[in-house]
Amino acid sequence: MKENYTIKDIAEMAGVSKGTVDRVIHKRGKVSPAALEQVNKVLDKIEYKPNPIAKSLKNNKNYNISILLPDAEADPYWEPCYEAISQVENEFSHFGIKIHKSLFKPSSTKSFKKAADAVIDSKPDAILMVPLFYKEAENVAKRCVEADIKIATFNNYIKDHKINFEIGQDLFQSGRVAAKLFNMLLGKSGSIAILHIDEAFQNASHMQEKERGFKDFFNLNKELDFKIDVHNLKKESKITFDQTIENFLKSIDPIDGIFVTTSKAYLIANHIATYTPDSVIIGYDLVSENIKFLEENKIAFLIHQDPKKQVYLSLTNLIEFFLFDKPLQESVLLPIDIINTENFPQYLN
Amino acid sequence: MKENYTIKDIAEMAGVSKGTVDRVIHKRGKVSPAALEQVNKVLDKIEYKPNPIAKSLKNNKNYNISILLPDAEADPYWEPCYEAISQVENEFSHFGIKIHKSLFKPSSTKSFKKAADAVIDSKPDAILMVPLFYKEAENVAKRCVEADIKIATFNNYIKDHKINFEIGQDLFQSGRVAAKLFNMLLGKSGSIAILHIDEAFQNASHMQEKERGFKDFFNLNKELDFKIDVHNLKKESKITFDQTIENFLKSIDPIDGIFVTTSKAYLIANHIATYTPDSVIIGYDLVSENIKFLEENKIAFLIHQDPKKQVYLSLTNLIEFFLFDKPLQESVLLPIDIINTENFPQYLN
DNA sequence: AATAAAAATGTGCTCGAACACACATAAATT
DNA sequence: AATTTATGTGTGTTCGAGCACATTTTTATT
Repeated sequence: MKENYTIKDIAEMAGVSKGTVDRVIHKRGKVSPAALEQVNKVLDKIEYKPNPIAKSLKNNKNYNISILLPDAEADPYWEPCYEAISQVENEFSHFGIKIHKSLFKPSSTKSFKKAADAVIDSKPDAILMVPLFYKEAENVAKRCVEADIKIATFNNYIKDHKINFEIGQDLFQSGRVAAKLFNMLLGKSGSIAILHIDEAFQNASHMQEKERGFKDFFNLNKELDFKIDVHNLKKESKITFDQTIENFLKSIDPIDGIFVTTSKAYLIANHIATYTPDSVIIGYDLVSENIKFLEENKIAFLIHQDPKKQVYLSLTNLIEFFLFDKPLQESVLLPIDIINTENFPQYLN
Repeated sequence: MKENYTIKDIAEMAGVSKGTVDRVIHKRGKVSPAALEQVNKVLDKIEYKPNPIAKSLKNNKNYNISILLPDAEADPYWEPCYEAISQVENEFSHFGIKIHKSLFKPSSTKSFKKAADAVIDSKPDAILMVPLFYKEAENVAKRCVEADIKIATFNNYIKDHKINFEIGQDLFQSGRVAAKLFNMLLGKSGSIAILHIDEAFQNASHMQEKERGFKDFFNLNKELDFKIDVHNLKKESKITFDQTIENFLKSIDPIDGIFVTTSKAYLIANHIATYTPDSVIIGYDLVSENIKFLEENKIAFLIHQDPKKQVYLSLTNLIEFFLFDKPLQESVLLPIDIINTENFPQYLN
């Protein structure tokens, strides 16, 4: 009951040759009813699972995985993803895994489309992408299915049943996490500004979900009395982004808390001392500027979305599927890590 | 430069047979200087790494891994470890991996010794243990080396260079994490009690490290003014443990914060409303009673030590070492997860 | 130079799954 | 009854590493 049986074992038990057993298992036909029954009788008893290592060796195929992700030059948020890619390359290159990185500009739909076209044309075995642009990403998913390419997403979601593997965070819930932290730091009442700071609003759905979760927390806790304002900050023409931020801070009354729904909390923290020094800031992501202000106690907490882990898990899931038939997990939600000055280093590896 | 070469490829390039190449690679001798040079010349050029899958198939060995850990009946903290074990068993049984669980009573050195003896006698390929008892664990490590058994530890550390793989948390730093959280919740001054609650003090070194880190934080931040008291609470004879706790709470003045260094924060939370209702409690571990009080806002934060992940990573590291020659990582530090009401569910998988 | 001993080198099998191909047996056709 | 066609069934090879064993070549000894 516990042993690992081989095809040869089954053949002996059923009194047939391994060829026949193989035909039964793979339903290739050309088996007499009598032999079929013999083999099935044995298979029912022992629960056979083929040796994944032997299977993989016989297969002896090279697998190409392409990753479609934003250029970290444009946004350092993506930097850790590159590390994960190198790591996986080192670990699995001798298993015949080849990984190809394809970058696009996070502010340009056109750039995404162009990169996607090239990647699909190269016909890899799988594509892992950041579906920043909903419609275009959906189109990529569709074409992947047609071309028999496995398709995986990370960081963002598209509600598409064609996706073979998706990983990310529960953004609604992460908004609630931030809300709870404010609640603990500020007590039963106060004023909080939700800031959607994004140079071109690619992260619109991301930010909305976080806002919804954030408000949900305060709506459901009736004993709390918080005034919550929402502000969209994007780059205005003629002035720098930093100037835009400063103008905004100048324009508002001092507030108790600032919730930045993107990785741009450092832009606020940079000017907080001048305009509203007692505001508690909670933001997202362990980019170096954020960590700097966290250490200076100008940012209270950061929420970590762990893009590196997202890429690492996506790739290893795909690889183990290819090499060892391990089933794809379909949908994975990562924990919502709360970061302060004392625990950030352990999350950076 | 990028291809995966086989022994056969090298043999052809060097103008010798694969047998000779094999002897060179494994330094088995019986190779003429001329042939040696030919083969080495090729090896220098191409950077050969044997196909791990083929190697594993040839090997075709069953590996036995034994795990020596406390009985979860005595302490539910260990429950998640069992899940990790089942998970790994399911994932790797068809790779010829057999896992054997051996339980001991966390309060009894004798029980540990007895279980360890039996496990070593069964001569597994590796032992993963919780080294709760320092001296005895050191002895186990020594005997493992003698018997050529790989030895790994989790949850606790023994400063022993014989350990092949160890995983855990930076306990000193986790004390600092807790300190920082109190600092944020209580402001610049207050009174905090450090409670070491443990039925039999097996976790002495654990608790001390956390206390050291906690105090370190307040010592290094001179602008903070906190009064910190330390209390050891263990079961007294004739009365229940719960009664001991209650007596303690009765005996002290109301305080601002309570830092419980073990997983027993729920024992305090249970009586907090009666004796010191405004105290902020921070404790460790996502055991169900703790989560219950977290949800009731009687525990402010929990620090997660993720025993499940510790076991999972220990086992997969050992397995990939056995199957695919992946080097053992030696020492792994897990992140110090901060848990509140909103993010605990994601950590429970 | 002939033979024994030693050293070097190549061949062939194994691990387990998968599949091509050859062979055997039964059924259908002339 | 003889021959074609269909249907089963078993054998043998491949994947790459690793090692036992057989074979060849070189060196030492009489």
